[in-house]
This record gives sequence, structure tokens and C-alpha cells, in this order.
Amino acid sequence: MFALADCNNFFVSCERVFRPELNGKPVVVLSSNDGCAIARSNEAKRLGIKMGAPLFQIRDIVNKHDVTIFSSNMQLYADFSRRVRMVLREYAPHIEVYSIDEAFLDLRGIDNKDFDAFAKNLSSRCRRLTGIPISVGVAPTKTLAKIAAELCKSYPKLRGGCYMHREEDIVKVLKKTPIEDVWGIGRRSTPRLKERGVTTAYDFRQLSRDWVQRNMGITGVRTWQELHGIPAIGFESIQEAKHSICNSRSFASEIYSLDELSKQVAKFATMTAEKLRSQNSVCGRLTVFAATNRFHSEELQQYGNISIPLLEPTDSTIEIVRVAREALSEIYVRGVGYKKAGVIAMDIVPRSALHVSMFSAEDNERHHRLMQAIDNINQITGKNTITIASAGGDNILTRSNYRSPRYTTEWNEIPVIK
DNA sequence: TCTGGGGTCCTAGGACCC
DNA sequence: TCTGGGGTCCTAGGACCC
Repeated sequence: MFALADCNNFFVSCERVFRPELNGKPVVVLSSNDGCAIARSNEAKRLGIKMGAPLFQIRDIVNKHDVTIFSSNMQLYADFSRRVRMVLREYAPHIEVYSIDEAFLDLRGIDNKDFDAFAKNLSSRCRRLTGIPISVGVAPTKTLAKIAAELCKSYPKLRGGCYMHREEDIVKVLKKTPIEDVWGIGRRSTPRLKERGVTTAYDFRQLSRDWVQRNMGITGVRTWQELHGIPAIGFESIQEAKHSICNSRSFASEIYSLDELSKQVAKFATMTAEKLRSQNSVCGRLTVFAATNRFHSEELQQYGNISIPLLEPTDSTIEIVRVAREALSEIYVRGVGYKKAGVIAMDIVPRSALHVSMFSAEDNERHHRLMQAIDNINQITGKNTITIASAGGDNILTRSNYRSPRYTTEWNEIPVIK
């Protein structure tokens, strides 16, 4: 058996921990730059606020129903994610962290267990210890566990836990599960399936394996198998190093000057190098892009994009910032208003696989020791205590008008209690 | 006025090899 | 008329996820 633990309306739940008066009220958390709704309380969903809806389009609903809105506070959410995982680890020796708000638990080898009580117990303990409500589904495959967890959200009577294993129960649930709600069935496949009369997970299961293979490839077959109760998606308990690392943002308003854009790109490059070091990797290629506002179709669109191979793979902020700024100056066009930019590290390999050439060894070693020192200082005294000068002192130019304090990670943001 | 960010895997087709 | 056969590697784009 596998379990999926899924945090309910995760970002909203994090905000409510410190604002309990918002329980039962409509709450929305916005994406970066206060752009779109990316998390909604059940009350906000009931008001018709859709996932991904731009703030300016839901303004009327927000005002009329007194919806509380928050800018995203990723540091807070990451910390709660960590706390939830601590609880999950009490319940299973191996967990697979699937996203910031979801993790699978490997229950194979655990027999004769009342998994229904197990799931409900985990849910209530997590709520008690972290303040975050979670749904726990237990089933023979990961895809079915996802569906079981989803069931908890519709049926409060399940008290946050659902064990779904008897064939007749699975059939009953799959007949009620819309095909588009199945993990792995996306926007493109749904209309094609519906054309064939496949509207539920059960209908999909009734298709022939051959048809699924021909029309949806091996990934479709895996989903099909999983719905039949045959595990086809691996369980990855150790987190693999990322193969690419991207840092990008939309800006509050268009940036015209190379000087300002360059500072922003230097910040993205800094973040990229930090992430590389945190997974003990180096990258062999850097991509930099800068683009105009894609929603202003009446204006001239510009998408600058350049990919540069590095002479030596590196994780040095100094090197990566230098190359990124050079790359930017290649694609920058004077007079263009840039709304978004980013840096992507590619060709990532473990730092241990680095064979330094005779000529670079010394620089490499010095950079590495310097970076370690900076990382240590920034970890102790707070992000950006020491930064590279070309990144400028200010923050990334995004909008974030409704951000809550970083209650759990920044001592100087903790509100004073009178 | 205002529209997110960051990933993965699979596949088809081209380049290139003997 | 007829134009080999078999392989690998890389890349771009599609589809999907949260």
C-alpha cells in the first residue's frame, strides 16, 4: 500500500495558523507579483474564484465578499512544509516528497494494519502538531492513493483519512471520479477522451491497453495500470539532484534600462548559484532570457534568449553572475520594456565529478572556499547579508503588497505582542 | 493599471557513425 | 525498374505536474 498526504489549501492553511480568525472565511493567496490566485480556501472556491484567476479579474468578488488576500510568502510555506514532513516521517520509514504540499508514504511491507485508522490518526496528529489540515489517502497504487486523498476533501465524515482497497469500493469511487481529475490526465488528453465517451476514471480503465498505448503513449498506460491497482509509477524516496535550475520573475512594471535589468539578472544568477551549491552540483551551461509583456499583444513583442556553454562547470556566484550579465548584454535591446527575465542553469553534474584543469584549480578552490563562507554567514545572519555588488542592494522589483510576516523564519518579522 | 514560477518525462526526427 | 542496414546520441517540443 501507498499513502498520499496532501495538505488542504496549503498556502491558505499556513496563513490561517497565525490568523485563526480567518477560519471559515474566504481567503486567497496570490502568485508572485500579486498576479493570480494560486491557493483558495473552500469559501473562496465557493465564491467562484478559479485557480489561476488574475487578481484584477476577481476584484469585484474580493471587494463584495470581503475576501482576505495574501501575497505569497514562500519562506513561511517552506517552513510549514518541513514541519509537516517531520510528522509524516514518524509514520513511515520512507517518504517521497512530491511537492511543497504533497508527499507519498511507502507502506509496503507493513501488513495487517488498520490503514483507515492509520490515515485518520496521521491527519489529526499533523493538525495538532503543525496546525495544517491534511488529507491522507491509502491505496494499492499512488494514483489510487491520490484519488482516495481527494475523497477526504469532499467528505468531512472521513476525518482526513481514507483507506481504499476493496475492488468494489475502488469501482464505486472510480465511477464518480471525472476523468480530468485523474493524476496524469491533462488538458490535452481530456477532450480526446471525452470524444470517445470516456468521462470517468472507470471508463478510462475499461479502454483496451492497446488503445491507450497507441493514443497516449507509455505514460497513459502507466496511469491505466495504476487505476487497475497495478503499481507502475516508481517510489523515489531519495531526492535526486535537479537537472535544471531556473530563477525568473515578472516585474511590477517594465524595465527599460540595461543597468537596472542587469541588477535583476544578477540576483537571479545569485539565487541559481546558491541552489546549485545546496545540492552539491555545478552547471556547464547558462541560459538567460528577457521578455516583454506577453499580454500586451498590440505592442511589439520581444523575447531575448541566449544559451552560453561555460568553459569550466561551476557553482561560483561570481562566475555565474559574470556570465549571466554578459549574456544579458548580448540580448538586450535599447528602448524595449522588459516585463520578465530569468536565468537557467543547465548541464548540471555533481560537483564531485568535476575534474579541474591545471590552470583553473587554484581559482576554483578559492572561489569554493569563499562561497562556503558566504553561505555560512547568510545562513546565520539572514539571506542577503552578503551579496555580490553588481546585484545592487535592493530587492527584486516585484509587487508584494499583501505579504504576511515570515513568522517562523525571520526573528525581526515576528510581531510584537503587547 | 493589473495576467506565476519551477520542474519532469517521453517522443520524433535529425545528425552522425560504420 | 532498381538506390543498404543498423545503430547511437542529441535536441526541441509536447504533455504533464504542483
